[in-house]
Amino acid sequence: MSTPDADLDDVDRRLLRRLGEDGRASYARIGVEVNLSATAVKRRIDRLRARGVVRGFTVVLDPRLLGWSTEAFVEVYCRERTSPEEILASLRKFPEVAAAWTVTGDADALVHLRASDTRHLEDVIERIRREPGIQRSRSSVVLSRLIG
Amino acid sequence: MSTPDADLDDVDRRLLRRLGEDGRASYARIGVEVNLSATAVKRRIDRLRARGVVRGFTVVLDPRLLGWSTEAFVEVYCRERTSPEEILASLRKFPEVAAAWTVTGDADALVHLRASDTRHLEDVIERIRREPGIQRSRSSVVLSRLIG
DNA sequence: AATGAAACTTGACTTGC
DNA sequence: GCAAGTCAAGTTTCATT
Repeated sequence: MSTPDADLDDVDRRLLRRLGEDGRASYARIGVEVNLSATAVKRRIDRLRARGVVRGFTVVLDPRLLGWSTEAFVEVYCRERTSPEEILASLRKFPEVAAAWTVTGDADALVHLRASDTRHLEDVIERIRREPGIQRSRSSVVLSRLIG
Repeated sequence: MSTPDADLDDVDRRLLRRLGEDGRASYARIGVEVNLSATAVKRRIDRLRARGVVRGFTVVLDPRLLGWSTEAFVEVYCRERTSPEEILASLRKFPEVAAAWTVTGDADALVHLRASDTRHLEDVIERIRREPGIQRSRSSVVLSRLIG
């Protein structure tokens, strides 16, 4: 088990902040901003990746412009011995997955989906159910957003 | 208020899915997977960015290592004839409610809670349960955030 | 920390629908 | 005109020293 903030030094933090702003920034450019050579920046990021602090990189989409206004929460039940990493690997494939958590209780994971309409939603849920390691699911379609 | 998938074609969608998996994937590599030249891929991404569909790129960090608070999802079951407005009025009182939705299915609402620790979480859930109009609840504590 | 080869990015120009 | 392809110059990545 890792302790919060592990051994991130100040350079790591500045570097991660920069990557948070632009996940595609080149190592060279980041290096200029944190006073490090591009090579040193790459080594640090590789190390953060290996330590699990950095899980990966992704694109930030505007859900409204995608027209995906139909939402649902899906409780996912996995087969025995399905690790969170495997669940993540399965869910990553779907751009409709807006968020996902592993949880305590009956289900193993809770998935927040965004789709264009109920047809699209149904389709995604079908495809998620067919992922290896995933046994069944239980869905709740969002009627309205109250808070948040 | 229907915003159908704007003018995203199938190539755009595959391209965005790929970027979702790896926001630092090179244009060349994406191109191989969607059968386009690297230049064409870049032009599409630039266009999606200009249209606001793509907001940017970011690094995905492990929340455990960043000192995030304890979270839970609570399904709330109401008494008959409890309106969404009444549910909202009840939930509004709690600053621990990060988000809330009315949903289809067994439960009436789904509530996303953020607390400092499990003790705090327990306390909030207790207080929500005592709200008039709310009958019972079913909680899942978040173990880890996978996506989002 | 520096080098160099391979890969990537990016703009200008060309082709084809 | 619009979107894709080709080419070439300039950068960046990455293994090695």
